[in-house]
Amino acid sequence: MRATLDEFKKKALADPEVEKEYRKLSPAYALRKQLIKIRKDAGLTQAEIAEILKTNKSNISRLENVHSTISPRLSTIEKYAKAAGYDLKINFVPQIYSTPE
Amino acid sequence: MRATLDEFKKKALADPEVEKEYRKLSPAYALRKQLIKIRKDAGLTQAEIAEILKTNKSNISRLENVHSTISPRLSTIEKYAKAAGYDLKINFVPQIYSTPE
DNA sequence: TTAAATGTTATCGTTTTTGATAACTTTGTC
DNA sequence: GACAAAGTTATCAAAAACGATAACATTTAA
Repeated sequence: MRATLDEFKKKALADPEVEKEYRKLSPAYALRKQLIKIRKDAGLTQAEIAEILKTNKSNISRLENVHSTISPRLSTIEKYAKAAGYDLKINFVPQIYSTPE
Repeated sequence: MRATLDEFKKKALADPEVEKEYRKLSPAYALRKQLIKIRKDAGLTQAEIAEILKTNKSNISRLENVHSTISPRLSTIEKYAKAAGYDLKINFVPQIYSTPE
């Protein structure tokens, strides 16, 4: 059962469309979407926020990009948020029950 | 004015007591306090949560410790939270106006 | 007050993020 | 379509986090 389900999942994710939808569910994806949102709300381009942060636009792209595999430092997110005029608020909420995967 | 104020701040922070109080205001400090709280609420010791995360208690101490200068990865915080039975929620709130420093 | 449990600190090797640069792709406007 | 602006990708070196181990300090309970 387990083996078969894992197998199914693996095959399903091989489909780019399925993979794309699946990725949207991850917390990392949600964060990147938020990053992009606050930057745009601040009326900034990647190049502009990069300049405020004294770094390069390519690094901003890497930070925001969905396909990025990095898990940024908290300080990186914090600085980025500040540059866009936001503060970071972190909360811990008790886990929701769910059927295992 | 600026120079004098900076000077005053520097001297004040030289006092361990003042420095201690000042540190409490930082976001990093707040995070560490939250980490400790959710671990204790879960009834875990540093050694126990370390085992769940397949790492060592010394690393957990470094993560939680007030004097720690590290800015952890988001994934590190996420894993730690999960081990304690919590999910991470990140929010961006518009900055509050305040008198400069 | 002693012993055990819990937490801290220091160090070092490994892994990962970050900065910088350059070339490339996509999007929007004329 | 042509051009510029905006965003992406690849690569490399530097900086920082992380894992592991060991010794030390603090707290708790008997």
